[in-house]
Amino acid sequence: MTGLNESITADDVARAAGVSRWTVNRAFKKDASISPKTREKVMRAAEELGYVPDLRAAALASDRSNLVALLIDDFTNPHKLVMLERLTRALRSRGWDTLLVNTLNREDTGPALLNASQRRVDATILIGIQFDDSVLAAAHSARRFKKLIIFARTSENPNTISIAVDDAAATKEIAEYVMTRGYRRPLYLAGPRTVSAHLMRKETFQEFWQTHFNVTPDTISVEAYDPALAGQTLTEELSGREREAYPDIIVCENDALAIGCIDVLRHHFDLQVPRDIAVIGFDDVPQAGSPNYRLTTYRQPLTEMANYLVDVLESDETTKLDKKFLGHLVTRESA
Amino acid sequence: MTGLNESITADDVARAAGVSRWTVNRAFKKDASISPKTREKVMRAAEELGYVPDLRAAALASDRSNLVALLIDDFTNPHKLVMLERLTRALRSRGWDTLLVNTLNREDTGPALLNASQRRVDATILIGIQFDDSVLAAAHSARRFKKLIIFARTSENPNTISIAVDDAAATKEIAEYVMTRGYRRPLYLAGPRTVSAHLMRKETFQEFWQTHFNVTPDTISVEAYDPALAGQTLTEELSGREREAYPDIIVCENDALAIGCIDVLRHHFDLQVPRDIAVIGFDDVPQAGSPNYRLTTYRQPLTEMANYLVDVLESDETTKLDKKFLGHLVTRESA
DNA sequence: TTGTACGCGTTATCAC
DNA sequence: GTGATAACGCGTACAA
Repeated sequence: MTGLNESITADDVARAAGVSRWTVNRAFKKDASISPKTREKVMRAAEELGYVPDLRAAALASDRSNLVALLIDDFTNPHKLVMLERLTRALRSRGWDTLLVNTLNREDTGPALLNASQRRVDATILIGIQFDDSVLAAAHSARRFKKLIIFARTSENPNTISIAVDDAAATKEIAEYVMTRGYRRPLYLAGPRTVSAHLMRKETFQEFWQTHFNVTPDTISVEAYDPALAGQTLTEELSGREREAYPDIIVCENDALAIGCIDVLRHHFDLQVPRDIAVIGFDDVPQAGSPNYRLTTYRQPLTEMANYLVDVLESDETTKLDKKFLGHLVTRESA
Repeated sequence: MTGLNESITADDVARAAGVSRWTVNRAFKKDASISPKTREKVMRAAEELGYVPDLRAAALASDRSNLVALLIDDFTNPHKLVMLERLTRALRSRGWDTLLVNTLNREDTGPALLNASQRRVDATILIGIQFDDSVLAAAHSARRFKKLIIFARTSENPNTISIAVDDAAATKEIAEYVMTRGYRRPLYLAGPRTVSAHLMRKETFQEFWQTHFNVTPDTISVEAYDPALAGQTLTEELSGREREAYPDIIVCENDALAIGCIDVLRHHFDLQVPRDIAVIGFDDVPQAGSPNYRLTTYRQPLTEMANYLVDVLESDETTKLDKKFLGHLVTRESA
């Protein structure tokens, strides 16, 4: 019923408009040298025939696809939806298309990267991937990528471009706040060890606390950035303590964990936030602002970061493009 | 530093392996007629050179891209993240790639469709798009799509393939439940009128109630599937009522709305759910199961639906492919 | 089983 | 400003 336009090509339009095929192509290029009159004529013919340039062929011929691959593995964190929105918006409004690749599981990262390279994308963006350095190394030894961008995570790998918030500065701001507000028995709740390690948030917080109070705060880690799991982990931790040994604040590596904490604090321990125990997060997910959580958290300048990412894509440089951004603390009632 | 593999092509591999280029291609095709020995030889050479077939060229030559466009406009609803995950998982595990297109705003739907068609995708999937029928009609009159699939929404448009839950059956099940549990003063909270109209959930519920109790339940609609907005709208509605005129249950078109309702019921009106007012949703988003909401809601068989979608892609049929699925009610404590 | 024209719809580049 | 030639890397059909 709807068969693809029976392949209307530039040739057809050329014939209809009485010009050459190359003129048709020029009409569709922004800065081409072509007389307004001819262009007008061509465009009218194209319109009538329903012709639109074929981007596959264009990519093949020019070796530039205006396409980037976006690799994601963790769909449980609602923050990912926000990142997807910001990224695709920035990309698309500046003429870039996005190939979304769901990295099905740990073993699939390699194949996923390969997949992207087979589509000959202009860049591959890793967002929250549980990337081994070994995977990255493999990807690079095959020299299969024009640009490999790690978004919202710093990376020490010299072959990648990392666009992220300044975690150290952010964590210090959070620690400063915790200290200033008079909290003295923080519990740091980190994410999965392998991922968390890249963030250095936990380490920064511990260092800060050590410096100022000469004690290392308690720290536990959750196996995934999942609210339910965070709640469970926290429950186990607190169940083993006397009431007096409870922390006065739980500093979470991100909002997903923080929200899970608040839920169990209220509904399992029957405690109030922040009266009994305060909670602080990271990301400022949409939920954080709801009347239910009113979470104090740190907001990354995602839009700015996404726009910078497009700058990177459009840049000819391929190195020294790493950039760290400063966000800001959003103070609400949870801490 | 990372220049794309200097364009290793099948020719290079052919030369290295001492065979013709076409033999190289065969080696990479699943069911090709080629001797195991030759294939082995070819693959080894390919491995060494770091060759992988170029999917752009393959698509151009075969007119089959194994690529689908996924158009989304509403990123505020957390359910979208779940849908994205299920869809990309089903697609990718069966060899399909996904082009994610963020329909930036109402006016951008047309350009977004065009964009997809320029990439010559094998199908375009609309998920929660505020599609005008006029837009669809336009898209089709240009006959630019092989397959146009509406996912998780029914559509009357004969040129599209709709894969959705059976809203009427689902809503009846919900209404049945509401009635059986003894609720008698339901308030129906619908989404934006234009989108909501496609769902027919509101209408179905009203009809059911009319049939059984001879009264039409109150109904209000929210301008977007946004929890905050839902809360605001509900607040306005209830503020204009006497306490005795409050509904005993709020039936929501989806979980995003339901969650917004629970939040204001608790934190603005200081009411308890379900004791004072019960709430029921639709979708079963991850949050719905949290200790905080314990939302009674309706779960669509998303995985099954996503798999069927891939069946559709792989089918030669192009019509009569619509399918409605049955989900089930997940009863928790909110109603 | 393996090899050969030819075509897919563009872009780059040069000639006019 | 406009037309023409040669890639781009692979698939299809058919021949060997």
